[in-house]
Amino acid sequence: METAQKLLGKYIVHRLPSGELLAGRITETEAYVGRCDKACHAYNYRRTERTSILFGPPGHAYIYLIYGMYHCLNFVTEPEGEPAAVLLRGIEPVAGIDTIRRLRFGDAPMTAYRKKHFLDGPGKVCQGLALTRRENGLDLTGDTLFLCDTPEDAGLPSPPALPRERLCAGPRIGVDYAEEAKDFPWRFWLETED
DNA sequence: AGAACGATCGACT
DNA sequence: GTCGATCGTTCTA
Repeated sequence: METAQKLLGKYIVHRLPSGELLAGRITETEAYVGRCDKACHAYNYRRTERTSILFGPPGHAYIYLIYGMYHCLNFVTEPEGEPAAVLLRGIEPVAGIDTIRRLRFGDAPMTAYRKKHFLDGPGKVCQGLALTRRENGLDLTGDTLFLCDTPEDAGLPSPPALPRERLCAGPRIGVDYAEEAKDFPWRFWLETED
């Protein structure tokens, strides 16, 4: 939970095989905790081939296929044996925007709707950053997929001045099956003030 | 081997 | 607001 909030405003960077950097500023996250959270794939320490990465050391990417056609990116947050992760639900593009647009929409024209909902969902984040199960398990201290406090840390141009934002919290999306855990206010996002 | 389901998205009414 | 797409993961037998 704490990690989910601390990740807001940080930058996620994916270095493509070509060397190009795709980067975004994190604006929405969700926390999942195996020990007590029925919405977590590793609830009650359920260990399967898929969830094994959640039981490993923190600082690795957990990426899985959802609904047969999208991917979700998480960061493993707790020490070995304590499965927990933060799901990346939304980012704002920072670098590689043309490539991200192509990954999202191909050659289809940009529209106001597409601009407004560019990277505001977990499946969109992975599609835009070119992340699939092939990147599952990546060590975030490596140089392929990593986090930065500022774009400059990745050698990217400095960002424009940001507006005032407040941290918001609320229930998570798409976990209505999770009984009492469906109401846990473990979704966090940044919202522009006024 | 077979079946049920899902931490979603986009098109449509 | 509703609904279908699409397939890996997981569980049951």
